[in-house]
Amino acid sequence: MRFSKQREAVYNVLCQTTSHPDVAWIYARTREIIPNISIATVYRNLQELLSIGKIKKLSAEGYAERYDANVSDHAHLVCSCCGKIVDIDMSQVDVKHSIAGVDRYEITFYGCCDECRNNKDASQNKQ
Amino acid sequence: MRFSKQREAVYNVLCQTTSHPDVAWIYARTREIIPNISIATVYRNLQELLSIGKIKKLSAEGYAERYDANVSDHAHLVCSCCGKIVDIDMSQVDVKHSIAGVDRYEITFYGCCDECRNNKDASQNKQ
DNA sequence: CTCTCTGCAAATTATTTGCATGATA
DNA sequence: TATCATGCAAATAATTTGCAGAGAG
Repeated sequence: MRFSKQREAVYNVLCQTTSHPDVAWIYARTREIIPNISIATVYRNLQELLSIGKIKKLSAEGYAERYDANVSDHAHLVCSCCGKIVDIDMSQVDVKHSIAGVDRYEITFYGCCDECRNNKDASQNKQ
Repeated sequence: MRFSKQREAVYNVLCQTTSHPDVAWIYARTREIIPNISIATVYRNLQELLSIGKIKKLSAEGYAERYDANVSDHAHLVCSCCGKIVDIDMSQVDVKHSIAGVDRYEITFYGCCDECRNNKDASQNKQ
């Protein structure tokens, strides 16, 4: 694989966020760096980066496919209040199983993120 | 919501399989029952059934959205050999976590299903 | 110089919607 | 008979592909 500034731009954009963005967002941000980059190039480079393991793709039930430059082992919390996807360190999670043939797993939590819970508490205290 | 044979057919098709099919498959099978059913009706009924909780939608990284009539709490194993998605009973899984605000989680295992592992063993024994 | 990568536009594929008609309660 | 659901076709969204030319090594 050859070096191309387009591929680097796509990768850097993804590295600079923890928001697990979708293709449209990545495309918009990358255009700020390379104004004439094409959406096809963004798709192609995301596939490339995925195939060499530099990024991950993630599917959260009911949301569009999103991408993540954090390839370390971690879980996600999908916030049902604000829709955000928050990284969860595996030190907070303990999974045991007795299933043969498994080499890895993905775990996604659904609930309310810290931020939203804090906002709720704040508004309750006012009353 | 009213009774319609189209909705019943979509639901029955999904109940009669554990293969977590995608919309195209569900549509094809439903046409065997109601030959002139439209794909739009299939989509609309899947949404309906989803919203009343009679079915689940599942996203496995890199695969199209699939549907499942098994709404009980269970996990999935995505087989990296044959692509099949196999149900895993939660009695085989133990998850502990210290994350606030969580009300449920989805866990997906990746690896090789029983069937594929058996086939591998069989072909090794031959040699 | 060679071969990969790009931009563009067109082609696919997936999903949703508008609307007149048909079916259910 | 009052709605709700359907089929059809067209609209929209998401993703992929073909191809001629540009860029990397």
